[in-house]
Amino acid sequence: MTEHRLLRRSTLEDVAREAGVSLATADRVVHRRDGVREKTIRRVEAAIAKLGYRPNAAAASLSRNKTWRFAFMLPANSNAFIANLAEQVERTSDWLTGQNGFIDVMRVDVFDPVTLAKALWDLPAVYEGVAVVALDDARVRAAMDDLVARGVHVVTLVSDAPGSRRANYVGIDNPAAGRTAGSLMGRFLRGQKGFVGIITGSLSLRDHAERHFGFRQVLSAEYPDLVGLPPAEGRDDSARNHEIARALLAQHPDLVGIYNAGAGNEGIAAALREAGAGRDIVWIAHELTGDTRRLLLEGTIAAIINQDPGHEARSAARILLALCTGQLIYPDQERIRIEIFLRDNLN
Amino acid sequence: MTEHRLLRRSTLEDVAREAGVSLATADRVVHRRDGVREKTIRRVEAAIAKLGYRPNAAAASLSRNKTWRFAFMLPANSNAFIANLAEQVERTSDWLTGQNGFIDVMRVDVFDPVTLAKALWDLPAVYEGVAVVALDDARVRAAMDDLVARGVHVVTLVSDAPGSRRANYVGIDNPAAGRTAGSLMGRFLRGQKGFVGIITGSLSLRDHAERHFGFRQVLSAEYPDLVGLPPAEGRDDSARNHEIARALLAQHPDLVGIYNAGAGNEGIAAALREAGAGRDIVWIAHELTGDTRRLLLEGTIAAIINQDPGHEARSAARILLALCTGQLIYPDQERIRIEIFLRDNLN
DNA sequence: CTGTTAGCGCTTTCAC
DNA sequence: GTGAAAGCGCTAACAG
Repeated sequence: MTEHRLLRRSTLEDVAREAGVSLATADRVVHRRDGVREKTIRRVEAAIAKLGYRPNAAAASLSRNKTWRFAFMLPANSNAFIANLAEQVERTSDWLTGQNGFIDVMRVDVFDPVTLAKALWDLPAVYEGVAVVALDDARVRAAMDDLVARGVHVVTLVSDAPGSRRANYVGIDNPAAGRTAGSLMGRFLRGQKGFVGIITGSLSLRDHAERHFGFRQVLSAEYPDLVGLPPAEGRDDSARNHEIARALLAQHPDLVGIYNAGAGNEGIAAALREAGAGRDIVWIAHELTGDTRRLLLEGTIAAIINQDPGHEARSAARILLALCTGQLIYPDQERIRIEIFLRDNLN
Repeated sequence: MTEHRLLRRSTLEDVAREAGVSLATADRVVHRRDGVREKTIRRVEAAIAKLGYRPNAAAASLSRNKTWRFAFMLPANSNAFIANLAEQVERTSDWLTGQNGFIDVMRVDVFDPVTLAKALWDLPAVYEGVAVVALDDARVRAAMDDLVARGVHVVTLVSDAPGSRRANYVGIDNPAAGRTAGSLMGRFLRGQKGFVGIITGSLSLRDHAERHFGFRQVLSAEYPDLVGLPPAEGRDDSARNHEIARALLAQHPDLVGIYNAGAGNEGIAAALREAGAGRDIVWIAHELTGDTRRLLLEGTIAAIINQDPGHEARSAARILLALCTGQLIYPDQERIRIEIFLRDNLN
């Protein structure tokens, strides 16, 4: 019925006494440092097992009295999602302070591989960890690999560079996000025939390209009555997207859906407003922001696919810290979900 | 471009020196303990502000050298969701150990108010916190309030008792979850007319009743072509749900959807199998488990509304710990999301 | 290869 | 009202 636990945790001192060695030797074994006889190691390990010893993280952190410095490289050109992300990094920074960690935020033009690679090369040597909104480019990968070679822990954030030596990717599975959008589109347009407009920021951005791929895959495989139009590139810009959406509506009287894999949703909203209530379009967008939230509540957007920037920021910081201190990483806790928001489950 | 931060955090010792008082007095001010002259308080507070002092949580935890004991009261009759929850509490317990916290798990028949109230009354006085899968009943609320009066921190988990004095509810907004299911049902059945079967475990369970309420609300307000049938109570039991679903299918040739607000989905799957491929039913269920995951991948279940038991367990533990130590709670991080899973965004 | 020891920042007890 | 000092569990520098 009830399962009880020990009350006093055994300490390293207990382990040392049990094994008949000193504190320092016990510590060496715990940290797998060498310079300990095989036989002694076994004695200590037996004591650890017997006493169920678990290190006291607070004490370790206190005595180490080391601070960690992390650089977060975020895109300079800020849309609403990036602004949210930056704010969440700021909050995470507050939390990290309590763990002796410090975050410096840098804003870089991540869309230019040369600039981004240079920023990585030029990174002051004071950082033990870097979280970067990456770009999947050979020069960028090389710069990241160089940091790793210098002993800096690197994680990619939101956008990955799979061929690199980064320790972790903190972000969603973008092909799956596209498929999710495709399935919602297909379901919501059940029984209808027509064209679906597809807008991306740029197909040279890995995440946008992957979303487009996943979306189209589901549409063509499972909803043959819905035809995905060739993707338009709006550079995440509202004005461009306004033009694109206006043209889609004008050129395709039988347009039944729009999927925007990128940002710049206000322009699409404007085009739909101009088209009037006569056009009943199922619109699926990404990222919950002030604008998209309002459009979702109004019923203009049918569903939003979201990644939680708060979770991403905290996760990146936790992982960097764990990499530095050798703590365990809990993959479950760090997996970034593909969230679906309808009007009804907004927070 | 780059924003830098201080490297050495100022300590309480720095604050004391700056204010011209002793460590002990500075500590008294930080913790708002009395026995300090008003003027001294102001001096110390000025020093804190000037130095940007933030307490070092690790040092505090170490010096306090106190362990916390929490009781988690989980339902005795275990369905797959509760089994997941129990497993996640176990994992959380591992993590808590590192924070000097210990969890005792108790399995109680939470469906019987008298038993649950008695279990709360009889709780040994060793616990400084309790997380309980509650039941919204006067006796249970009274027992919880009594614990609170004795200085025990109480949070409700998964199922709330709003009238009580519990500090927090860790779980989803169930009316909103029901509305979410209703909107998905309406969207997925766009353009169709017919009946929708509704199954709950029991309408006397607050969460099930609330989900039913939200679901029906959306259906009747926005999808008048879909008529929700009176709710059947299957007690979260597969065999009963099998009967219920079989009867629904037999009695309503124009049944187009099924919403199960509770557990016991295998029975529904069996009834649908028997009915054969001729019946195309949109089925929406709750909680991602081995069974429902498989049914979702197969296409039998159209969507799953989920609450993350891992998040719930960790959140309950973090909140209890924060209540005990006076640390800040970050509401954003603790909000339990109403998650929507389609085949495409599974994990 | 192993042991001794100072000290991390804070809490708490006791003394004045 | 205020201060001095011991000590939490661990790490790291140094000694042997």
